[in-house]
Amino acid sequence: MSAKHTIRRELKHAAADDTQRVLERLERTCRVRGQRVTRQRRAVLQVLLAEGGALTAYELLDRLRRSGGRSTPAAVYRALEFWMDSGLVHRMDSTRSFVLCEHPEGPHPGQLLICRQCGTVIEAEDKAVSEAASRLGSRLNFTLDVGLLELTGVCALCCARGRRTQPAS
Amino acid sequence: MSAKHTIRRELKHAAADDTQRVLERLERTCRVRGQRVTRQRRAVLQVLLAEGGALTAYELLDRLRRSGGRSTPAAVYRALEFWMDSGLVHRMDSTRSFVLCEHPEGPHPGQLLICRQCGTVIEAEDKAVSEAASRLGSRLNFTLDVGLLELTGVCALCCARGRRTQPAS
DNA sequence: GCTGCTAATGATACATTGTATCACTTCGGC
DNA sequence: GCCGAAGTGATACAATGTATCATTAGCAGC
Ligand SMILES: [Zn+2]
Ligand SMILES: [Zn+2]
Ligand SMILES: [Zn+2]
Ligand SMILES: [Zn+2]
Repeated sequence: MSAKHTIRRELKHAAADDTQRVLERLERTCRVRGQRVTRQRRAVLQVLLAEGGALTAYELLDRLRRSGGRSTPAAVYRALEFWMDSGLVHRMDSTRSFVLCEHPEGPHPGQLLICRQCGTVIEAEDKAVSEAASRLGSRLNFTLDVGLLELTGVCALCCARGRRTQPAS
Repeated sequence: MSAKHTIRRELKHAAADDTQRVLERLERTCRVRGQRVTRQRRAVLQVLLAEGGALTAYELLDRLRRSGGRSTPAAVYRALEFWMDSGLVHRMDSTRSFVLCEHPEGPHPGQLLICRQCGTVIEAEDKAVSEAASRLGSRLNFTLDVGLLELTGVCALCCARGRRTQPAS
């Protein structure tokens, strides 16, 4: 509830909402938690909100610079680290890119389904998967971290597109 | 069976066996498949066999150079790509490192359990996990690739070590 | 054995991705 | 206003991965 829950609702409807207002509320919320939402951090989150999908650090940097900013790689990585620590952004190892969390309530198990054609990312929280993984861990005496599994594949849209041009593989 | 099955058995006992002989047999087996096992490729596989764990591309390059070779990054990556295509080596995105496959029978679903303390990697083929993932895929209309999931955590050994120095967290 | 084709290599340079350092600034609390 | 911690900017650098292209090695057919 409260702080984190508010953020979640903000993000969920960000695309359809006035981004500026959402960010202002985010800022207030984070300050309550004792965190500072600075210009750099706000800018980075803003770009990710506007993009609506995953971006690599340097794509993000490009966007920032094209909007008149004078960011540097270090600044971008610092802001991303901040939002990751806050649980609002995930990093995908397989694509070296960053994406807004769809369930930003701190560290959580889950899965990221990544389309290797169009880059779309869907975040899921499938109990069956995380429990199977955790059981595997205990079977092999491994204390697994709570983490996001990255599953790659082809999304429904791309799959349909592919089928039209190359039917019945 | 046959070719691939032979390779698997070779690898399984490589550490306890004479590495040179294993590699010679591997070479014969690959040639039957129409693949060339060249000096570079053999060297890379040899380093991974000797190491017995995961190595980054540049760690591998170091080992090769220290053994008198004059390898380059490109050569190492080419050899690694070859072995990955052959299914004998996996790349771990989360650590940017490469490790011998323990079940080298072509592409296979499975899981890599990676200890973030000591780097140990265990390869598992847990049906429950892969099936749960695949069910999640179909539920979300995602055609998932057959791939290895990377699970990070702390292995039994490191866990025990940690507990001695920092009991009852 | 030669010839000629293809795969692989070596060498070089470059591209991408991520960090370290340190002087300086900003912000919140007193 | 002053202080200390957190954040920034600038610069340089480290780590990871590719492109290119001339040369060489392996193999097939003669
Ligand atoms: Zn999330
Ligand atoms: Zn897609
Ligand atoms: Zn494997
Ligand atoms: Zn360990």
